[in-house]
Amino acid sequence: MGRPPKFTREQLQATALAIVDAHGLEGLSMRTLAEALGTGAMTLYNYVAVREDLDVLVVEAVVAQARWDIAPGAGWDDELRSVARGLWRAVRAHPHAVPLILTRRSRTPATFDVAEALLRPLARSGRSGRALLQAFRAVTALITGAAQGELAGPLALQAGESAAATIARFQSLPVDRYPGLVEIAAAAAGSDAASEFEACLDMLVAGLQATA
Amino acid sequence: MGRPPKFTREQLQATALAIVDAHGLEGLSMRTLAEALGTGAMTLYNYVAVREDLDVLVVEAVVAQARWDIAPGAGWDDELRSVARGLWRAVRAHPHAVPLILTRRSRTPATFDVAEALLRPLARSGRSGRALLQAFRAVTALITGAAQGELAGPLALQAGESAAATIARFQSLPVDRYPGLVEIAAAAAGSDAASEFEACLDMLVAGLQATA
DNA sequence: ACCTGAACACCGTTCAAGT
DNA sequence: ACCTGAACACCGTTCAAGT
Repeated sequence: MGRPPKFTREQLQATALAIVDAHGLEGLSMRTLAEALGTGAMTLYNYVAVREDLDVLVVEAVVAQARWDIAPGAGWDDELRSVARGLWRAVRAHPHAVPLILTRRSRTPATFDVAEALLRPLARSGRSGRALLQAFRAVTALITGAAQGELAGPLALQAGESAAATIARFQSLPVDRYPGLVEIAAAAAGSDAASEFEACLDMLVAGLQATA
Repeated sequence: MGRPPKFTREQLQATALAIVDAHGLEGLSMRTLAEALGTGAMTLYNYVAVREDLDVLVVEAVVAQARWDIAPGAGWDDELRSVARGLWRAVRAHPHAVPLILTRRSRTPATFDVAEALLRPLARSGRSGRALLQAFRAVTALITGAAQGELAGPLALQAGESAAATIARFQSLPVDRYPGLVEIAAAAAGSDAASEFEACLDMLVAGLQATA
């Protein structure tokens, strides 16, 4: 007979994210989430259809934490920067979850709200239709790609390797074959993810201004 | 006593990629790869240390297929576009593998070669040091982010849903709350991934020109 | 409507043994 | 040096039964 649900979706989201933050993506399973909630694995199937939905819960929890504020009278470019930064910061606060953000599609209001908040300044820049879609694609691609940042890509840190060791490894590549890689490896030593993201954002905004 | 290896790394790469292309990421396991090679699961541990290395094999197989050619006398911007397109096409040819490309770091010559090929035109644009690093981050973020394109993000296709159905679903969102999403959903109907990538690339190149 | 334990077909990996 | 089967601790999920 009609039983009230034992958990809310928010509880599941928060608990799943806590597990990922603490133990990484591999730490999250139907069984570990159930145990953290004090119940049996099968109970979760009253809330999700398949295991992959746990990943979506994590994405929603992260995106829902995105915060930004827009200075009154700010131009569309500063408004765009604010929202983009807010999303980037939320994602970056949960490094283990980043691969899921890149990879999982979610359809909660929180996700839609962030998307709409990015679209507003882009529309203010004079874009509509296809041009608006394309600018949106470029911005989201840059944010998610940059959030992955030094996590993936050729210049990524090896698991359990110090930044200095990674840079040293690249520095020891043959300079005649990989002059560019050797050079940016040196530059990476005095760099950090946040300032790199800002610079990337500036480049894209400059491109958006040039093609508006 | 000294036995010659049964397989080459290239064989493992090609077989792993074939499995992912045919059966998706979930189809790839130590056991399925071993079976496809006609051996037992434990044999693979002579070639890889852990399961995750299978993912790296797939990434390498995909990146190694990137091809481009550079018109003689081309400007740095066209050279950059050529390489970026070449990488994007290789990635796009293996949709199931895209999440791995976004997420796994590889250190084969093929990966380094592509990175260096992107760095060459960026260096020609007059950048060095930190500016070169930042431009490189922006370009790779955009390529990988855009490759994921309509696969993730709020406008992603639902699994097993037609493009028309996805667009219809977005069109039915409340217009007063999500005017931008409703608008780009309509634009997405007459769009395709390749032309969206070209447009994104153009925007970033414009930004690179403006800040060179 | 929602909860739950037993059971099944998988999975990565350790170990010990082979050539 | 490289190959391999048995065994172990996990995993997602089906099923049948409970309230």
